[in-house]
Amino acid sequence: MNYWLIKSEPDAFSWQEQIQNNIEPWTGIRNHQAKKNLQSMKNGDLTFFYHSNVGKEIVGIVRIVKEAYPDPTDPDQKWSCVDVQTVCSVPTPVTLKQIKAIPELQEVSLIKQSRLSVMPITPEHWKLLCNLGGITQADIKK
DNA sequence: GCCAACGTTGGC
DNA sequence: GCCAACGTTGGC
Repeated sequence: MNYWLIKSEPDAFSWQEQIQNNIEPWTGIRNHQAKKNLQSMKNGDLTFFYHSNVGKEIVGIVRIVKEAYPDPTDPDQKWSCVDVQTVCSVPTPVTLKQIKAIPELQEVSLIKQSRLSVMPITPEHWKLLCNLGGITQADIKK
């Protein structure tokens, strides 16, 4: 089981839309490192859903339900996408400001590589972030 | 293969 | 709106 974080600008695709759609193809990734991360995702992996630009906070958790396949929005089919399914909302969204204030979280890619839109999260960081957000084991087990 | 110019992302 | 941090493009 691996953990990840994906970013979305709420103006383009928000958490509310993710909840409504339930299962959503995560398309449009056009960065090699992000693509590599997409291709490392396995069915069942859990992923934080982060609102960039507006909000700047972790607002939800989704699960990988379809592993990497060619992005249908790419005419050349050389980029990849995955399908994600809504798992739960984060009761108290974890803001970037909070994350930056916690010494243990200075190594997360969200801070170190601010432009990367798909990134791995270590199990330790995952637990810490879940605690901050008020997520319990029961919330992510279904 | 180097590097300047330009474009994009995302925080502030 | 500005700017830092990247990524990409194209001339040489």
